[in-house]
Amino acid sequence: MAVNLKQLAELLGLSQTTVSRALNGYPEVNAETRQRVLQAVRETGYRPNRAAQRLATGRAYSIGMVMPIAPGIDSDVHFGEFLAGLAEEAVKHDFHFVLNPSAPEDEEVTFRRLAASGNVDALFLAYMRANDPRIAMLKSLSIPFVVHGRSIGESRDYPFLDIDNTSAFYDAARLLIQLGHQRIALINGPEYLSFSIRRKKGMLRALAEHGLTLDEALVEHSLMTDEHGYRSMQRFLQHAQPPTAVLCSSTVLALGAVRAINQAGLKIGDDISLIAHDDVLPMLKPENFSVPLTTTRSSLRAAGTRIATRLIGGILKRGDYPEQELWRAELIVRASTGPAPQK
Amino acid sequence: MAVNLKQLAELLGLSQTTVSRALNGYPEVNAETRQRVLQAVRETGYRPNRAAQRLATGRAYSIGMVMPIAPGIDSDVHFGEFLAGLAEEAVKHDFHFVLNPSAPEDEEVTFRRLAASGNVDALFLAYMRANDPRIAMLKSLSIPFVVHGRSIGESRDYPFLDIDNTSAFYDAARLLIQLGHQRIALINGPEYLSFSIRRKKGMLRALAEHGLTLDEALVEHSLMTDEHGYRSMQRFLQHAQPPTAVLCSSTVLALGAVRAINQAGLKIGDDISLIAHDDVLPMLKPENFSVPLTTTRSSLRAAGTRIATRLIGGILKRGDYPEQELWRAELIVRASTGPAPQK
DNA sequence: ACGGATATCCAAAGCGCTTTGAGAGGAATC
DNA sequence: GATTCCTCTCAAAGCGCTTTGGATATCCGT
Repeated sequence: MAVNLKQLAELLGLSQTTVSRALNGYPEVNAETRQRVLQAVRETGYRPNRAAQRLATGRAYSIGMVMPIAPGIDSDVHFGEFLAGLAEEAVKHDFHFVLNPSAPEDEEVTFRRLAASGNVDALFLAYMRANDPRIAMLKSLSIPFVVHGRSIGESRDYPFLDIDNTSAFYDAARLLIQLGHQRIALINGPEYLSFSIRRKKGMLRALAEHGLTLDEALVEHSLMTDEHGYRSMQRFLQHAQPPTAVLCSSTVLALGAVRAINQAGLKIGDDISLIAHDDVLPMLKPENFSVPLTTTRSSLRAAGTRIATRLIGGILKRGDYPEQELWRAELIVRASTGPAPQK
Repeated sequence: MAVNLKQLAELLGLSQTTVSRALNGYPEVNAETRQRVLQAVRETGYRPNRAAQRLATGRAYSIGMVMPIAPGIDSDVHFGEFLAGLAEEAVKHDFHFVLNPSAPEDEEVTFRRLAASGNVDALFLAYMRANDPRIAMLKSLSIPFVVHGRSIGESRDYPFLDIDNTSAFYDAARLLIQLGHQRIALINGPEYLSFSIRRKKGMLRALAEHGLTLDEALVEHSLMTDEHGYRSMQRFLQHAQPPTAVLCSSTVLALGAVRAINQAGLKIGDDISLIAHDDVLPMLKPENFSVPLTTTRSSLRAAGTRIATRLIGGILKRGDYPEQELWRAELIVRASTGPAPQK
């Protein structure tokens, strides 16, 4: 049923060499011949055999992933969403995954083994921390990689895709301040992750510019679950001087926070304002909250897709992608933000 | 650095054929010779080139997975845990994954494409529903597969690994009845999934055997999140005749349920008893609850590992695994169950 | 002592692709 | 008209493994 190169070449009355070159975009083949080849491919449904390509080129056509088995990571909604984006793109190019579950303490060994195995052409790294040692390690491994996120305090010369977390939360905080809010709380992700650090930093900068400070009693760091959002918000509301506005690092956290606010009988956007970061999880849309949420938006799935594109493009030496990308999150105002209540 | 078969054969003064046979367990090789070969492998660190094996054997050495992109599935804690088990085993045998994200409506096409691509040797299927049409489809595709879970109402002649959900919840309910409980509630997983159906059935059977019935107002079906556990429990407690015991389909649900119970000022194991199904999620151990939970236990990760083993064993034609396995969950009694309160 | 098993091993032919090194033909140069 | 230079194409050599179809040597009974 399935034709191979040889048959295709015979069919066309050309040599395998020429057909192969035509397909792989080499210059030394007549434009007209190339068209004939492409036409024949369409008609026969020819698909090159990946195993043969792997063997001939020495490329693995697959990307490696160390899947962290640690609380609050693999189990995370956000992980699935990102992975979906990554896989969606990979499958288009017929790339495989090598998923390598690993406890944090074994990660280095796992990475080394993966790189040495020859089973992957590139690696991907996420959940960046400040001074993340994995970056230096990967550099020393001489295998291409792309980082999702950025470290802090490390040299900047490594390929990454990150969103501008600092600006996102700077913008969000500034909006709240402009609306007259003075006591603003923060429900953030885990303290050691770099995105959390940057978001807090952005918020601090906005406050400082207006002569305000952040009350550490109004800051919570945790896994980004509904549960934690709920508890954190409850704690804030029990404070002697509760905040009039909150920033949440995820719509999942916001879900819990909203619940606590409602339970306390407060009105969102009125008694208390809320801005959440929106990773565009299809199952949790900020516009569908009973009071639609003001958000800083950046699609996690799109980031996955983009990283796959860059990784694969790099391997195939197609296209030319920037080594470092910093996506700006959009600040989208909906009904959950309003002027600070007058006392 | 890395040696190949040819070099290894030269080193040993044997032919490639013999070395290959020695490694792949063929009978026509002297036991002593085989030992020499294995020794040399150990010394040189020889690893067969997978790409070459793929090409020579026509096997893909990889397993395909359709990753559902639907609310409450991929995003689930349980998914990550299962996948970790699967991947852990796969990586040992140097197997790859082809992850294929797909919306439910495109699943059939995705499966067909995957099977036809020759990129996978076997498929894996989960999230079974009653009368699940995917089973008949996969059978028609003539590619090996293993189902995690079982359908209901379908013919039984397909390979699966499931836990005995009916018995698990039968046992749990019976224990509660023996403790004097008469009004028992159920916080279950999504209504359309077969494990939910079976768990409910098991519970019903135990009740019926003791002349009891299930009040449908005491049954909730939902995604297995903390949030839903909380809400469901709250609803039950507001009932005119609240239950004296609850069954939860997951420790994640139980987390929320416990919160609601505490909030209502009730004592677990005293005012109200609780039994949860425990998938052995490392981040959420029933023994660490403030009142340790009585559970029906069966490790999800172990199931993933086992399915990978069967899948890979089947592909390599090694070992002989049962086509159908039904694991019995253990009923482990801890402090969350006690005699029904006397009124 | 001889034909025929039996036990071990080997040479060589693929698997389906990429890529090197060269050749054929025509256009451009002198 | 001879020489050089492109442009386009091809034959053939791998990539590293598995597997077919012998070959060789050993051992058996008769």
